[in-house]
Amino acid sequence: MSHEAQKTIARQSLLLRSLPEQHVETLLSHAIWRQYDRGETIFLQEEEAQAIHVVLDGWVKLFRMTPTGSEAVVSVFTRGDSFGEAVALRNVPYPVSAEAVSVCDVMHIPSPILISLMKEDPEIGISILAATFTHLHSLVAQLEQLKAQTGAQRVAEFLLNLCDVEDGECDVALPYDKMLIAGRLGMKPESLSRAFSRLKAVGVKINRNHAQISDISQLRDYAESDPADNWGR
Amino acid sequence: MSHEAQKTIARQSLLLRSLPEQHVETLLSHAIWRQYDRGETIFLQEEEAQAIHVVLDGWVKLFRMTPTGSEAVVSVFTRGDSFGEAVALRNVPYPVSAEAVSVCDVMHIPSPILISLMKEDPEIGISILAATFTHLHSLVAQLEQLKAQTGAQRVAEFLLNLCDVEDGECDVALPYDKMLIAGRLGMKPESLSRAFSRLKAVGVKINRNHAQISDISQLRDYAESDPADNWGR
DNA sequence: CCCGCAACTTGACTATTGTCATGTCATGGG
DNA sequence: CCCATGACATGACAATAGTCAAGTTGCGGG
Repeated sequence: MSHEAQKTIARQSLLLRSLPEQHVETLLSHAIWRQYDRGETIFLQEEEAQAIHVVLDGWVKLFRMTPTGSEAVVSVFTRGDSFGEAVALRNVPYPVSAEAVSVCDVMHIPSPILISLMKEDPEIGISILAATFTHLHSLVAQLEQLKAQTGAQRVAEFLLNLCDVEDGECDVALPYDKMLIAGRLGMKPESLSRAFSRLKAVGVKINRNHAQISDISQLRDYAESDPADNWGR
Repeated sequence: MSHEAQKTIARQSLLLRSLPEQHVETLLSHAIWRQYDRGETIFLQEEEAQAIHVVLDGWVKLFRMTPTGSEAVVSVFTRGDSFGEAVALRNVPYPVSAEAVSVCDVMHIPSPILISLMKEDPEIGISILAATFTHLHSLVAQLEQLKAQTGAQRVAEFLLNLCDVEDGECDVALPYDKMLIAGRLGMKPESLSRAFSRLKAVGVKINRNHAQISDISQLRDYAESDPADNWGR
């Protein structure tokens, strides 16, 4: 992925999308750009937060180590998502660890840069704040709407988000373990399996960690249709 | 409810809870305090936003009028919730109308006051922003956890939030239509009915819009228990 | 006072999902 | 090369919650 394409993604992130051009440039010019390998650690629990992170490509998971030694995944982020804002703005230690699940590009905005920019021009704070409240309310709405969709539909949307193209057919690699996907979509691995089998009917073939979509429009129709309409299957 | 008690609630709201004392005082001294009757309009769709609203007591609903003339409830807010932040910070017209569902106390913080305070001291923006991101992530976590609770458990938590006391027995009035409660808890009215019948087993009696809880601790235990543990009912 | 409407309850049925158990398959260690 | 392990698929079953339909109740208008 080109640096320019990465910048485009970065501009769409919650943090930057409402900022005036000149400030976006300032932040981008101070940002640190890094690629991580699969499994590489981005930061560890208890480390002091010094930056806000924006995922440009690939997948990142936040997790905690449980007393028994197994890990509990807190959340999974992907292209365009930012994380660590609250912690960075407050200069406190991370409550979780972050690791690259796939190869991924992450942009780090040093928090001192953002904070000094905000102190210099309070408008920045106001516009980020307004964008955040909007995001917060849309999130609530989305999550309420999630209950109106079946598991298979959520999986369909997940697949659509993985595709870059708008139409026709598309092959995508599932970026990580199906168990992790299931967690992200709020279902058990078994239910994910069943959701995949259902999607066969709308032209989706799953082979290992690879999905083949024969017709994106058809899949989109399915994802957005009223569950009731699909009952007469 | 005394004015002092109202101030305590206001201080706990998302907007104020992270602010330094002096700024909270400034905002509180400029705030407008009003009581609304059941059914009274707080603001109308298309009106220009001039304040951020904090519910101190009672219930407020946001809704849109559909083309057919019926109303679609967007969300319901209660004690400690604030709304209209994004709209007020951007000075754009309201996309929804707000109405008091029960008698309620609402504090209005004029947005020009907050904005000028933020311009004067950018730290304010930073601390509100940090609090907002924290809230945003906890919301996501909460909503994911919702899927781990049955409808009856969500209703139990809803009732517990209505009680002021910590222990023993308690009578509360249901603040509004059961249809509205069902919407707020993400279930159909029928499911709410059935959830209420289940709660009979843990000492809850429903009569009209009035709930009688015989033992709050028992209800809390039920709400927080693992659904699997209640299967052997 | 009665009627009708709307909210609410209840019952029957169905779809979805979680749980448990089992089976398959690929991978890596011995 | 074989087998143990873990990821994944699948079937059987149970529980939850949505849908549809039919009743019940309370309230306001006529």
